[in-house]
Amino acid sequence: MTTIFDVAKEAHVSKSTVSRVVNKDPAVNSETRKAVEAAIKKLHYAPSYFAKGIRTGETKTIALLVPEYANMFYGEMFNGVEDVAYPQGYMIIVCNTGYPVSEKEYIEKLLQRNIDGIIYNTYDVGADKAPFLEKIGKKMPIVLMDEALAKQSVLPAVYADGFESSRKAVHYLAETGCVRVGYVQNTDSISATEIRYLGYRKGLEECGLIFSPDLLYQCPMKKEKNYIKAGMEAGRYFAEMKDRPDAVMAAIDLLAIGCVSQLRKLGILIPDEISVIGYDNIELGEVSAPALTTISQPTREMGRVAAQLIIDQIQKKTAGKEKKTFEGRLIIRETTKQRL
Amino acid sequence: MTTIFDVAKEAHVSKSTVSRVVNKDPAVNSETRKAVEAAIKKLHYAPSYFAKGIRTGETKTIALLVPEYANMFYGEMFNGVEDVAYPQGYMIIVCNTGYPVSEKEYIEKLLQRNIDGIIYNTYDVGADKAPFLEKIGKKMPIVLMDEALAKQSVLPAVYADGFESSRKAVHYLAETGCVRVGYVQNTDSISATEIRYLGYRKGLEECGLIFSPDLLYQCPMKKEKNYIKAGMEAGRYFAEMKDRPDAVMAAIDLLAIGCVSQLRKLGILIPDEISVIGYDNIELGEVSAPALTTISQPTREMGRVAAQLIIDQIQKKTAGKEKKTFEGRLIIRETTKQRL
DNA sequence: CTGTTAGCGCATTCAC
DNA sequence: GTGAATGCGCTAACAG
Repeated sequence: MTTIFDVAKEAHVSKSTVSRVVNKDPAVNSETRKAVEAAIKKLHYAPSYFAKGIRTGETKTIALLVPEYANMFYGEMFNGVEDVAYPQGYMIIVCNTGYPVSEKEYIEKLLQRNIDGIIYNTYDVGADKAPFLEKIGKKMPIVLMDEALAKQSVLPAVYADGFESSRKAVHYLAETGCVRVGYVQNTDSISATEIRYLGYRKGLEECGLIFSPDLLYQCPMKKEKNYIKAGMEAGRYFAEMKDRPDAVMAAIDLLAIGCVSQLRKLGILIPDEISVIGYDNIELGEVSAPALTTISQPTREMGRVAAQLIIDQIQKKTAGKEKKTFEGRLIIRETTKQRL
Repeated sequence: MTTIFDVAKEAHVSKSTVSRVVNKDPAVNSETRKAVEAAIKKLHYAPSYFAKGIRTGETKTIALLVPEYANMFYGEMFNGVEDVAYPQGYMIIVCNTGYPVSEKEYIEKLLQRNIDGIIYNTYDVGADKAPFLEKIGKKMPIVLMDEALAKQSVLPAVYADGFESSRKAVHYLAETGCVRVGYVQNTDSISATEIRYLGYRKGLEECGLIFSPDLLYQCPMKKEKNYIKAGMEAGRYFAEMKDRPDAVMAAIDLLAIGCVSQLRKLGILIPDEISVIGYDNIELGEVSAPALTTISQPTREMGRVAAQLIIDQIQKKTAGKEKKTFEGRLIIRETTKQRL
């Protein structure tokens, strides 16, 4: 391995000068700089990651915590994070927060590794989560990407406003002439979807539409882990209702897709008899028949913004408190229509 | 920050002794060990990641290179890698090899970071890839997870045998009475699917089934990036053929699903008129109607094995040359049936 | 503008 | 079984 000392010898200068060149200190004679650069190239010198770290304290690494890997949503987010982190010299360690037991231990290990910052996603927003993260936030830059958590905390955050988006979707439904709007929710304490549901309730209220408990179908996700199948159960539920809704909103697209498929199987016309709106704008919704009306969030862009927020914190060492929210965009396709 | 020296002072011993305790050197009096451990706990001491690295040369980090993040397949693989890596103290840096331009640069950066090992996936298997990776392999443990690449290289590898699996699927089709078997392939140089295609050809040959170029539909993936839509095009192609196949195999499930959906839309009965087999066993195939017959590979398990292979290499410093292959498993569902 | 010096926190000899 | 000394490769004062 070639060290800074070898380069110094080769270029007939001191280690410090080499260090200055490597770190782009402008106060170096261009002659000497050239000589050093030549030596660096000749010897294929690259500064030792560790030795550098021991002095600067930086690993040039950001941890991205996600609750689930096998989910394209987080894949897209990852793309966004990398888009901005990699060009600035940061690499990403990905961590699974899906096992709540070990989450604190995981973060502990991250701290020991001198990670430069954490981008935090989760499904599990317990009451103790926010204080815990804020404590971590004192030691290390952190950006939250969960709406519910963000709203309980002063930490910087990036998220899509599921409340607003759902609220507006109800307004849209009301404008198209729907009056009884059902809701399909997955129960496994995914806070983001909880907030979407709240937005739906608010929308109902604002539009003067009634809500009754039977309009909410809660999928028993413990039992059925497959969202599409769960959605199909929901479809059956609404189809068999005595006083059927004329619209159904779902907390996520897969649920909506399952619901549509079951409803059609039972002979119910979509969107003529029941309008359906999903959430997330996954690819599948675009190609399923009829194409799903849904709410889209700019996942990749959100990843980008989160990464930049973290890097700003790292570099300015300011404890930013910014919260950036993104509005979901309603994408009207074939599962909704204007009623006459 | 608390250092080894603080602990030494607190426990009234020397730094060396603390180091020994931390590194579980058995040659330490149990009395002193207890004292040191107490001090460690009291002071919340954890060894400096950098200082340790500078001495041991290890980052306790494995890089997982994948060509695409937003793909559940790699998410599953990641789960497997983490399953075995994390308990042994390793964390994962994920890298995108999807931008071929920067791939070498990316690996270069990984080397500079003293990553302990690389698990390598790719879509792009050019002729120069194998030699390049073998050169890297001399400096750092590496495990290949690509069938085509593995077959050109002496490096250790873990992959599912797409050739064999496809070959066998053709046999199955032949046994159910199919004679004209079409194939849907995505063209964008994804080597794994190329090999699957070759297995199909071999199977055809072995079963005495004819092949003609019109039986192969190559999706123009440059134009249409959505696999399901691409599959729908394929469905249209086969439906409009004068001499329709009685079975179609697809290189990946999404293609197969699109194909089935289009075929049915055009009034063709699945599986009665045309049998369809996908590849990958994605969740969607299980719930789409009719449920897709497909080939499943143990992705997560493969991730586990790859991780263990890397760790073995790291720790024994042996340049393992093992290749572990997994057979795909044919999952017969509703898009194929016995013909009479 | 450049060289010298002094650690950063740890593992690893080598003595004792 | 334990301690003192050395150096890993680098950056950051401090001189000059």
